[in-house]
Amino acid sequence: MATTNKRLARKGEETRAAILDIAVRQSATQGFDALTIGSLAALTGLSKSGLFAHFGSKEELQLATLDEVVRRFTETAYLPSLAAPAGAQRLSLLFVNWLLWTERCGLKACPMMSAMSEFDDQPGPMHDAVAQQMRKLDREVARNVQVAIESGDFSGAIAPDQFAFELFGIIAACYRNHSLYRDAETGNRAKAAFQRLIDCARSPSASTA
Amino acid sequence: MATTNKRLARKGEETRAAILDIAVRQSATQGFDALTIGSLAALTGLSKSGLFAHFGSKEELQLATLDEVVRRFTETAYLPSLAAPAGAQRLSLLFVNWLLWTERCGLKACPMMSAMSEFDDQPGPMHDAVAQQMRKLDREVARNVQVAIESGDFSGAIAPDQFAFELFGIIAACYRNHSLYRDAETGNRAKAAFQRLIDCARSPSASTA
DNA sequence: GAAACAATAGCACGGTCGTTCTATTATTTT
DNA sequence: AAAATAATAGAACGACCGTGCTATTGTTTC
Repeated sequence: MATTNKRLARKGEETRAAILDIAVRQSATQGFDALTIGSLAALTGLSKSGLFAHFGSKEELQLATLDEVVRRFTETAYLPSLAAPAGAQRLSLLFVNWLLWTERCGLKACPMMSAMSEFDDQPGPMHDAVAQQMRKLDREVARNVQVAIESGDFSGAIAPDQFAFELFGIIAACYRNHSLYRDAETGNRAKAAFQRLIDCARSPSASTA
Repeated sequence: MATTNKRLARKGEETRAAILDIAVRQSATQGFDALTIGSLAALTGLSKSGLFAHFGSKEELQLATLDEVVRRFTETAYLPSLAAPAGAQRLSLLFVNWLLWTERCGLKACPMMSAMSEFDDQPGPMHDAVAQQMRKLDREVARNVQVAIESGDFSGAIAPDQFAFELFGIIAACYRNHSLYRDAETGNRAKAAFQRLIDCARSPSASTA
């Protein structure tokens, strides 16, 4: 059916992908509000209207960029973690992948963190999309904690939801130290915090006396 | 010297304070980039140029707003924590004050968190100011951990800097859950996480085997 | 009350924003 | 190759942006 190669993708899908690639990179450091039609057009070499036609509105552009971010996170961090058996081992693998995924994707910051802080207090489709994705990840964490408890690896002293809450805290602190302080020790601090979390989850007695 | 009352403040300082009050409120939910001259002028009832004259540039307006945010945090969270003796007790008090200060100030979100995520990857005066303030707070935390270790309350299993790192993580996770999920359990999760942090800091053995 | 000054308003500027409309090209299909 | 269609460009719009300039008003000082 095709002349040179068998790609079904029409030409436009290629440029759309190219746009989103730049948009993802841009969103990481500048935020989603900085995804302006004009600047992206300049960066891609397209005209404003040419770029605009691919999305129909700025909000659709932001949603598409978020989708692409999630796709890359899934590909780079989540799916590889499935190599480990569900439970404590998978949690550890997911944690290190989560810490490293932006670097592996060639990003200088985490677009999901940008999206969160930009839309957490702004009702609308972007807020809902971000919240939904973060919840999905939280549930995945909690599910594995549950498995670890049932298998006896964890004692249940830390509830699954509490574990997910604290795990996110470690990641958030890590990105702050990295971006705001340019602290070289950041990775080690995150690992130490995670180790402490795991240790407390294992030992039968952990919290309030 | 004065006619009716002895305030030294010229009239302009009152309006400047009124502007900053609205600016702080605005920055909490909309971010510092949303502190536009036009919108603030509309909210205060001033003209654009009238408002502009108080600051001279948007960046100065942002810096002034950040100053005011820090002033309120200091007044609402930091200074009250000095009521407790330095060390573990002051840390606990600082923690709860830190959790509650935005609510006590009538804010619906934390402007410092907004500032952090907006400027962490954006070099300039705002980045530096935010980083400096956060570091100051981190150091204050670490200093109290050090005191707790020296007094025997803490075992030293968690280094002062590590403690500060993790404490910030708890706060960050807390604001996320509150703003993004509207989770009613958020406060309890934060308290549980802090309790676990304190427990680990007390017990002589905590981390890696 | 007059003079000096601080505080604010009004207006205009160039620039960018998101978006729409209408051409004009590329690409795909026949 | 011709016809059909997808992809892109160009120009224009109203709105808002930050920022200067020049009045004008209000407040403080003498």
